[in-house]
Amino acid sequence: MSVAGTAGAPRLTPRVREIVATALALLEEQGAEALTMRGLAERLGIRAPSLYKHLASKADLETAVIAAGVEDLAATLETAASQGASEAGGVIGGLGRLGVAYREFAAARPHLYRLMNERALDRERLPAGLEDRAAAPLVTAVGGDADLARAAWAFAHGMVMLELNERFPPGADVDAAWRAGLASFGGV
Amino acid sequence: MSVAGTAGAPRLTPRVREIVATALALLEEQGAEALTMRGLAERLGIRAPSLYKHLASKADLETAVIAAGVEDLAATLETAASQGASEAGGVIGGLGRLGVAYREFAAARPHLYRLMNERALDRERLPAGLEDRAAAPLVTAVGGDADLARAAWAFAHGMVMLELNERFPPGADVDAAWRAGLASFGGV
DNA sequence: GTCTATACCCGGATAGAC
DNA sequence: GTCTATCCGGGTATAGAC
Repeated sequence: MSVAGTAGAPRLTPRVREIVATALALLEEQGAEALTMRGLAERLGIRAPSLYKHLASKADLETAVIAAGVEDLAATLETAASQGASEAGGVIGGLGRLGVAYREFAAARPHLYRLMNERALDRERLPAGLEDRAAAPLVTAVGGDADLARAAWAFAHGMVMLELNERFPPGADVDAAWRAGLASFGGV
Repeated sequence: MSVAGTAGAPRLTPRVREIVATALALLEEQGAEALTMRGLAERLGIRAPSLYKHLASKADLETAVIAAGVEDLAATLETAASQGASEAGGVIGGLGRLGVAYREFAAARPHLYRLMNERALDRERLPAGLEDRAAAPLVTAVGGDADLARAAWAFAHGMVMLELNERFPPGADVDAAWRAGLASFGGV
């Protein structure tokens, strides 16, 4: 959706990859508050200050975790988009399938989804083209209209966050709201 | 949008009201990181521990600030909804006017909007019926369909957050995305 | 009932030795 | 690359002065 990455991700040594993978696991299992430099170090069998030999800051670590998450999300959406109309009772179109995949990703990895989306993106440290990759299936699904794609993305993101934050009142039919929104964007 | 508040807000003493108002000002002026118990106390001319004579915790303080914010938002949306078709070049419908008002609220008070929406709502400590008040104009604007209203809310919230978090790429036409989304929900 | 000083714990980060 | 020691800032419990 962006034109091009400005810089590209720094190369990661195997050790850094291991640290990032451990951080991702810690985040997904125990949430953002559990992702501390001390906790991460303990899980790696070292002391917190040692982490700073591999990463400049906690923000740096989070950026790397986010990049891994966006990779996963892009792959998930690409897979969902590539699954043709061969589904049982395939009444939903491409946009519907993408919506379901997006929602399932967030539901399965809520802490990661939050981290990925709650702050400004550090595009400098994201692999070049990754954002475009993640956005492409949606742009295709709405027929190439970038503005409409952004609106549909906002709808999905809003639904996910309102659901994660328990913003809908107890009796709300969240499935019906998803359906109503996807239908509004032409996803029937 | 909820059926009814479960408890209702606790009565606030004048001193607590003053503290909350100061916290709100601090938040809006300097952001969430600046909203510390020490910083708040300093602005009030007291020491941080003294705050705990008035409030049980920082979470308590935030809940009170959030309640004040939701009050303001509800009032803003009610005003927007009540402004009839008497506008210059009134091409946008009720939903469009609400969308604009919602977007402007968030743009004018981004730190407050974030605080209001980034975590789970503590409904127990929110004034009874306040959520319903804030939601009512939107439900009316979409013709009484609660599911569609939730979808439209999700769209607006998603747009606001993606915009605040600089999620759209540099060249994106955010106004056009708003228009496309509002049009999809029937707000033309 | 209001405020203070003191102190504890936690989390990010740095300095410098091995 | 890892350690120990250490600093800083922030939430908050405690005890007590007025």
